[in-house]
Amino acid sequence: MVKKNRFSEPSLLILISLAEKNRHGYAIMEDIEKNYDIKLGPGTLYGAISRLEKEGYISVIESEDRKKPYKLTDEGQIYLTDQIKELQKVTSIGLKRLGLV
Amino acid sequence: MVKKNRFSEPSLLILISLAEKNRHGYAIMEDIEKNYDIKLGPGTLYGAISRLEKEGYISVIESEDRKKPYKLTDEGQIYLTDQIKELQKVTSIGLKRLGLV
DNA sequence: TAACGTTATATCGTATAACGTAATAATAAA
DNA sequence: TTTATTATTACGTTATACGATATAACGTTA
Repeated sequence: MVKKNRFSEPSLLILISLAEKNRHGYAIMEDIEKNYDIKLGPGTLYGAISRLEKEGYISVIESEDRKKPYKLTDEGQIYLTDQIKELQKVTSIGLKRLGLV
Repeated sequence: MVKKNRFSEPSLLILISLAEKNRHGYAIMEDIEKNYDIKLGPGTLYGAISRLEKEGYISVIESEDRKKPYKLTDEGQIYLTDQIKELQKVTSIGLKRLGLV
């Protein structure tokens, strides 16, 4: 397996993508690639999506065609907010300790 | 498995701990617990430590007693800085999309 | 318009590394 | 002598990486 040397936590990136607006899987993938230059393979992407759905953080919206758009649930929004705050605490302490602030 | 609802990326937290000063495993654990209220089990902690050592991001310092203090290598410092910057990008976009900025 | 290639969209399977949990051990301290 | 400190090891579970497959839709060109 190839070790990825950059940060990548697919589920977090997916939630952030859906925080902007409702999107189907493929559109989420494009959004993430465009914003962070991180390319999620289909297995990684849809695997993370289905776990997030199972946990109730995102849910499917009905649609006519074969696209399956998702939206962030209220629970997902709360969860994401917590995650990001925690992460900001971590990075803030990190920067201090690195002497970059 | 118990799903942890908080962010936890042991290796990142360990690197940040060592960015402040050299520490042995147990002291790293205490530092992390004190700062983020995240308690790493020994398997998680020492597993992550040995991976970080193998990748050259941290290294052991000689010591007389049974403690094994580690220090952040130059490579580890660069790596950590990158990670944190990437994470800050992610959280910053996340906050914007959540409407929290 | 028919044929063809390409992009869009999703599912599934497998391998492995990270993580969680716990058992064990040994020394130091209270 | 009981508790805290410090580390190692093993095992099970899960997330992720990677890739194969499938089909629909679209665009281009013969």
